[in-house]
Amino acid sequence: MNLTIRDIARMAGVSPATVSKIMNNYGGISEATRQKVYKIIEDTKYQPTFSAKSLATKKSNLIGLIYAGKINVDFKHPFFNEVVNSFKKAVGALGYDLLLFSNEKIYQGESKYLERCKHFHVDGCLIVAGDEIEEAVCEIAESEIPCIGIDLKLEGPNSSYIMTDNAKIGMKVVENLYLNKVKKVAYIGGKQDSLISSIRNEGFIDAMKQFGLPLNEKWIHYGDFFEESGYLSMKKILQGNEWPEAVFAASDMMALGALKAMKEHGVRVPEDIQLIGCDDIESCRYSDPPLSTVKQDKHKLGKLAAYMLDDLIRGNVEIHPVKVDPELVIRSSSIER
Amino acid sequence: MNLTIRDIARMAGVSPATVSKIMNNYGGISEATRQKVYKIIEDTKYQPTFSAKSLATKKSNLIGLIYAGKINVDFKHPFFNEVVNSFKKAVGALGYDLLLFSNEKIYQGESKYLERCKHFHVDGCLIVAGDEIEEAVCEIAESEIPCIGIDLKLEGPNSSYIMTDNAKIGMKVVENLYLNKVKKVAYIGGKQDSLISSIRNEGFIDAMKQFGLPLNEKWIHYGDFFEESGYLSMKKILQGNEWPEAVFAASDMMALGALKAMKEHGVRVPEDIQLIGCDDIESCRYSDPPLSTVKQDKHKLGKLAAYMLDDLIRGNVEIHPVKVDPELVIRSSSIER
DNA sequence: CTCCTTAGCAAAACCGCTATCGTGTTCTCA
DNA sequence: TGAGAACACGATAGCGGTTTTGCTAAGGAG
Repeated sequence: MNLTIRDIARMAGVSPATVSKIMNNYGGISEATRQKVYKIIEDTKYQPTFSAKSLATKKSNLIGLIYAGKINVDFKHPFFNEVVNSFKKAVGALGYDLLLFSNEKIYQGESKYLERCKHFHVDGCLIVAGDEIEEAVCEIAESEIPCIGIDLKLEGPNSSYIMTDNAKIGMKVVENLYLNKVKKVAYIGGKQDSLISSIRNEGFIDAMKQFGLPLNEKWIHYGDFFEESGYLSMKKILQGNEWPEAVFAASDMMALGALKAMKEHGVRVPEDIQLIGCDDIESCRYSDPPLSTVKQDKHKLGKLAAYMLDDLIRGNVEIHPVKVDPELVIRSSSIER
Repeated sequence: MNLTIRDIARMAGVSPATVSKIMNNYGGISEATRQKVYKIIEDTKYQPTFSAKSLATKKSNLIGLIYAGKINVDFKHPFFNEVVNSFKKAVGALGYDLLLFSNEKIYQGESKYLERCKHFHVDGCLIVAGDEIEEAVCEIAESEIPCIGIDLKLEGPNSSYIMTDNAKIGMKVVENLYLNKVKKVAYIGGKQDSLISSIRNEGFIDAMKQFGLPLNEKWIHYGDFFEESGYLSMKKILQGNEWPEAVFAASDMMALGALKAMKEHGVRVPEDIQLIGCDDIESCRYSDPPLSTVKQDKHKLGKLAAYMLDDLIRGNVEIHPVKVDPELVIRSSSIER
């Protein structure tokens, strides 16, 4: 069996309370006994038992990780993965481990996130969401448990959120195209009912208006962020009697689908039509030609989320929602004059 | 504050012990009181506190997830991600949650995995590894804690492992090429010092020998599984005075790199040279042409790992290492006559 | 009708750690 | 020199479960 605090205390000839105080840097301990006990702790590599400590303190140094929404947002998602990865690193450096809630049982109505957070005494939660969020997620945001949401508006007494400034994305793209003298631009957006994509849609429309560029209805289509929908939208655009000079898709997946359609039609990219995607997922670099895109700074998003959550947990700061600037990445599917 | 088992007991007019027995299906309880208590549990949505239960039972229903190896094997890895995702689902259905150990050095010293496993009372561990494994990983495999390794030979009293039958991969490819009358095949393998890639390398060599195909030294190169190395290897191959009819790369990333080199040389794929990769990562489908590859059944790997680990935890089965068959997926970068 | 078995439950110790509070020792200073 | 303050540390009562032990009453056998 493992050593307990009592064993350490006995070895050092002090009380368990003293050992506890030393391990938690409480003070009120003489330097001499401190040294003595510390040596034993190091020699024996003693580590306090998590569950006992957690039971006594009601803290856990654990952060719950929730992939919410009914869509398949999990380990396979190229964008959220990178964000969570960066979050994991940052939060690890702060001394937390991550608890991954399996969302299997939840759909069978068995266990709510909030209950399980309390059950585990998690110190805080990171909530990653694709589309609509379930009731169970609201429940936890409204509780006292500190939460940070990524790509969803999470509001509550101890909650906040962070996302890319999606409204700026359209402007970045349109501005770049405008500077390169292209004015006829088509748009493939995401579902209107999703928060992120509706913000992107508006951003694009606004930017076009701001530069006084024409909004041709035949060139505006809405998909579902996945490849197939981009492919189908592009088909329709190409069937029209006039082609745009450039296409901007609100997700890289859709852009990749559009690219496929263009190739089937013998369209040369970027000579005949330029193409710009959004998100900067891995596959952008392997397409032919490599896809220009608007990059979301996933690393920064994750790290910021970590620090914000830590502040929330420590309770020493009032946290406001944060928006991170997107960045245009020009590869070969668009032209930089 | 949350309800405790004592609160439930008081409400039901029984002792805490009785409530505990009912919650854990112990028997020795009359149907009448059972019903009575159960109703209260349901009404109040009572959930026992994890840390208290864990402290008393020394169990946790938690599975530790360790991304080992010094290379960047984490959320960003396209192959392991899918495996872990499938694992997560299967294990969630079995009632476990996942504890993600951050591999940062969080506690003052370098914290060992084993210590932390004990600290959290994890029931078992899934260890995912890229290349070399650290000492700390061996330590935990040699302990009593049940462990399943993926893509690494994990041996110990309560440990086992699972991986694709990498030795068969070469045979699948060479056989297919042979049936399509291509005999001159080049190979881009992985590092010799990595377990997985050395198995793949041998498998390829053996298969070539078995079909009596020539092994041209100029057509055999070794990279590091990443894109750049595939690109460079292919360059060398194309600089030779004779070209192969097909190239087989031991990872999709390298195949994608090779594809880039071929395009730069104006090589038509698959008309001039066929190309086959390995792993079936997402990007295969978006390359031009889409990449033929040898698919690892990531879903099966993850699910099997979950069931094996569960068996190991329950202690009712002796678990032997498992190898999962790879499967050839023909897309457009190779020809099926 | 008595004795013994057994089912059904309560009491209490315990898991390992923290936190409050009290006691004994030393230090300070009038 | 003695009183009070400051300091170091120990004793102990939880935290919220589980589990062993043992008591009580009902049921069955003789």
